[in-house]
Amino acid sequence: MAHKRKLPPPRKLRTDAQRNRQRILDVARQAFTRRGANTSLDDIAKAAGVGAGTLYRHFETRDALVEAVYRTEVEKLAVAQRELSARLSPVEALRAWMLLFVDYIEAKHIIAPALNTLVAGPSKVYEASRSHVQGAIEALVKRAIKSGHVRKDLEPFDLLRALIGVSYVASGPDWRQSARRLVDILISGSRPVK
Amino acid sequence: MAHKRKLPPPRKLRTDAQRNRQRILDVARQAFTRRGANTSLDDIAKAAGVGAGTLYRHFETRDALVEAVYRTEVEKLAVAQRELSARLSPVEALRAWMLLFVDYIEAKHIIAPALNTLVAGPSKVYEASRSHVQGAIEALVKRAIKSGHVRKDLEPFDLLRALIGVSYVASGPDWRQSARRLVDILISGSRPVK
DNA sequence: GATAAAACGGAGAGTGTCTCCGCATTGTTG
DNA sequence: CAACAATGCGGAGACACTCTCCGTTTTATC
Repeated sequence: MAHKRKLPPPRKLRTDAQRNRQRILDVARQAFTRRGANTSLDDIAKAAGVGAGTLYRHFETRDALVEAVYRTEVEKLAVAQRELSARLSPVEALRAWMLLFVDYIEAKHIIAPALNTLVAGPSKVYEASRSHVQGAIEALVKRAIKSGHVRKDLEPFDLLRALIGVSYVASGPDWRQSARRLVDILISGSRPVK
Repeated sequence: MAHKRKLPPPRKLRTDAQRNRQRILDVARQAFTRRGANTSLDDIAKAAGVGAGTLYRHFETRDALVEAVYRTEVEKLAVAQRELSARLSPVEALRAWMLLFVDYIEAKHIIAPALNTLVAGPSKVYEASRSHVQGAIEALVKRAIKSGHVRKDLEPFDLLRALIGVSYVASGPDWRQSARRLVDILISGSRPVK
């Protein structure tokens, strides 16, 4: 009656299962990038050389798959936060991170809908991603507030919403420029009143 | 060889066609509000007591239907712009209009995806709506710039993007509050530098 | 009321989602 | 390594939604 036994039974996947899982992820990443976020899941399964059942067993919903595909990238944002905070002044770090966010979205425009679910409310699927992004923006904002160069009542989540929103918006030819100008406006509007 | 004859042949609809068209619009408005933006179009047709063919004849795409359903509401935004401009200081008018936009979206959260297509690029379908909204924000921003209380390089379209983006973002419990705080930040960030 | 034009409607083809379950693979045990 | 249980596979098929096509019905006109 010892050892781990009760609640979380994190079974080890059989080797073939691991292989398939990875294959699906690889194919999905390509497919999402090339053909947009609503590529047929059955197609992805086929391209990965597995049956539809296998895909759905590994990723119960489309969101779950998207999340898995982009998890590593989200983690990069968290890392960047730490790095920028160490290197730049509070406000500059915040600005730089926001710009990074924009660039990062531009490359993978697909994930915007996914990120959206992120601020939507408790959703098991995105729990991990959420805490990363949320943690990053909170750290940045708190530090900036402490430095006195940003208004005290600034809600980190508001900025996150704005960023995600802007990312969500259709990407015309000048999307990136527009997004960057908006980051400037947001930063400038975040300064203390008077 | 006289009279209008060439380009725009705006045929008058047969009375049954008019009736059906209206019925579809009514049902669609309800359905969108109650069951979200991706209610089955066949269901809407059924609820309106017409065949699927009829629905698609009147509205070639889902977007076209959404656009038609919300056209009047978008027009209200254009009217409000004029009214606010006449009554308030340039910056206050801008702020008020943006807040109105937020409220307006809150009520019909469905149209966000539609509005999105609006900034996406030339799309016949949304031409009318686009020109309304675009005209409104441009007038407001231009006036505000002229008054000197807003930076000269402010792009009206940027603000529009931000508004739509924020509207697009999932509506949690405090969505409205957050959106309103963001409008404040945007306005404040739009002031002239220094 | 006869005729042509306009509009209708719904069956069905095409496509995507997701489940179910008989069969195959894996890894463990003696 | 044989044999067995657990684990995982896969794809057929049920279901849902979109959109079209065309024979039938309704409307407007004379």
